[in-house]
Amino acid sequence: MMDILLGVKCGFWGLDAMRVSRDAKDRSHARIVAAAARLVRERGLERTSVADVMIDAGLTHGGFYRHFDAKDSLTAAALQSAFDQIQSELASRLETTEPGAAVAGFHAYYLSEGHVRNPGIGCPIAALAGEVGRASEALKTAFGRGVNRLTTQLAMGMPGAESKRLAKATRELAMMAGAVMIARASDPETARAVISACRSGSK
Amino acid sequence: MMDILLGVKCGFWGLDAMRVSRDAKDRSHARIVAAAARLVRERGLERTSVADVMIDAGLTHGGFYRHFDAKDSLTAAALQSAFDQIQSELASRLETTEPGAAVAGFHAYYLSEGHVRNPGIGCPIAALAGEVGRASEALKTAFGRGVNRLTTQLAMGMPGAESKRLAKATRELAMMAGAVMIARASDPETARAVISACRSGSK
DNA sequence: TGTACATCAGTGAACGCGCGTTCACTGATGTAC
DNA sequence: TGTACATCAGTGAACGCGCGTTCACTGATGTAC
Repeated sequence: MMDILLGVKCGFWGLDAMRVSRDAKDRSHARIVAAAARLVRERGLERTSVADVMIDAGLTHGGFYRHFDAKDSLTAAALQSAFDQIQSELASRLETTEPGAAVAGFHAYYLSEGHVRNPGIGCPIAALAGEVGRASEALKTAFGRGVNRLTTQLAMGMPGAESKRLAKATRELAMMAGAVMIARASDPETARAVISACRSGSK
Repeated sequence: MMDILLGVKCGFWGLDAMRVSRDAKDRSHARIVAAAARLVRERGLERTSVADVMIDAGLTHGGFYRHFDAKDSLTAAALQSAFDQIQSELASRLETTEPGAAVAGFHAYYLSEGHVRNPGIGCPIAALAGEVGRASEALKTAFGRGVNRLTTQLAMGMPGAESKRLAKATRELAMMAGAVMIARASDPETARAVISACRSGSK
């Protein structure tokens, strides 16, 4: 355990490179993905460099290719991780309160100033849809899977017939993601107006 | 007139550089902005290079700085141009048919496969909101202005009280833009499902 | 109208920079005996 | 349990490339006379 920490932290201590245990590699891997999932949502896919991610994970850029064959693979993992995060955000609401309140709470979070201002811990759709639209098919597939899972989960907290619920959840998610993207891309006044209009929407 | 064309086309004819009339400069400027407005929506802000825009406009990259002081200024002009295009798209509908049909037609265009597949001539919100969210305040101001103008115009074609109409138009636009962004970022099957769900939305 | 000359739109080479990726190297790990 | 050695996670220098921007230059434009 102590060895692992020492191994992991060697970069911080100015020691020379050294091999590290399998546990430590797994921990490194998790830190790289977590750093990427946050940075990618904050800065975008192209402005997030491999070197920045590695530094954020407490490592140096050279070691990156012991974990991923290319930047695109990291991006796919980061996307998956980001979708997992927002899904568990909604899932925990659905587990602890009744469906209607859970969806309302998720809705309130999504269309909040906090979400608009903190993309790094927010929804990957609002943060990355634009860039993924110009990325590889592999990334689009991962993105589509995330969208489907999130929509399905959102539909679970809605009243009405099965098929109607899914369509309604899809429209709801499209509106929320669109609103947050527009708010982030606009001056503060417009941002507030858009979020406010969408938040109060009866739909 | 002939001189202007010759001046403009000198690049094509392999002639050396030469000065060009004021009209020709204005035409060059317009072609640069038009090229940027299209390329930026197709490839995104960062993947659109100054050199590519200039080549698309029939020029070489060196002359760019006779027209703009930096790439960001071109981006602002391209954004403005793209918003102008979609606004006149909606405006001409509002001029030729009754408001309800005009809005319905715009809605149908926005949530069409054609729009999803041709971002270069489509809505700048769906194409660029993500990247503008990480761009300069100047770009966000230009973007917010475009959003406000488009929303106002969309509200003009809607029934109901003034304030209600604006909020409803805002939600409508957010949903449509969100749907197109998600569709472009997803696998074809998910894309179709999202567009279909949003298109048939009663709202 | 004609002539001499300053202007400046456009060219193409060059710059500095950041990025993704590669590579030789290090030394603890973990295995074979 | 102890020892010798192959493995490989991580380091940091180096690579090639594309990009935004700069610059010396060219020659038609448009003006002053």
